[in-house]
Amino acid sequence: MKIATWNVNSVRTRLPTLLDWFESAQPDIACLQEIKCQNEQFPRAEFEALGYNCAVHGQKSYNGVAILSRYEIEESINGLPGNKNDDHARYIEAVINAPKGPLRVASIYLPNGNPVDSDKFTYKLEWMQRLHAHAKQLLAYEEKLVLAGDYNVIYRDVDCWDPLVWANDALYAKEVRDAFASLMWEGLTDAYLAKDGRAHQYTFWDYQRGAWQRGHGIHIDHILLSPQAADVLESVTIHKEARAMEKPSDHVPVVAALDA
DNA sequence: ATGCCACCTTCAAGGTGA
Repeated sequence: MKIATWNVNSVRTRLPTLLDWFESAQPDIACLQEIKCQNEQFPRAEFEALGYNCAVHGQKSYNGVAILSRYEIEESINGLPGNKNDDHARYIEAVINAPKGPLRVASIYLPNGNPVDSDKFTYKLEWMQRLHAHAKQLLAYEEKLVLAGDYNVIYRDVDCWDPLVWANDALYAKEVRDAFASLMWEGLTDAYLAKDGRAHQYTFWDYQRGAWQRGHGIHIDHILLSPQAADVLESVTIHKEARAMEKPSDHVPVVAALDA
């Protein structure tokens, strides 16, 4: 069973590219971020035609997350708990009736947080604290759990080309990397680190400055697993080829294969 | 230090991303 995460940077602009990739990669479950549309604008019919059920938490213009699944979606929850004033669509969670039993999946679009001296950075840290608290609750269920998405965190120095370039950036700030580490220490396994872990294998290349052509990317999309999910993890693949497609997203899909 | 590109939207130029 293959589960993908992909920040698509507008599901409507990207639709032909997405459908091409879905037909060739054949993920069973996909967590999408930055769909940048309202629920009624989501191209549900096109994905249903490929055999996917859709759980969508959209928003006008910005953000927006979704979970697509070839298996039945038993229930879905929109929004990260803990702050009624947070109106960004950055979190959706679903319980999926996977072949070997229920699988809880979340699609996560963690705030960018730049610049670091702004309320956006405060919001990022607050959001990470809430994610931590919620993940701790979910881990207590001792279920197969997948928290996949765009974390906007450069966790290791080798997850970028040159750490000096990112020294004052909200993706690399010490508080942010510490918060990510603290989340992992609750008992989550980063699928890529568990099965591959090579340096300089990126998931995002900026449209600007010829970042793709120069090989100047960053690794910020992660698939985090509960122990029960990590036990059945088989492999992880970064679909770098998607960055060379026509009208590409600036992110590429990361796919984990699970015996689940 | 800023903009580079690509996306969004009260269709024009400013907001946002990373």
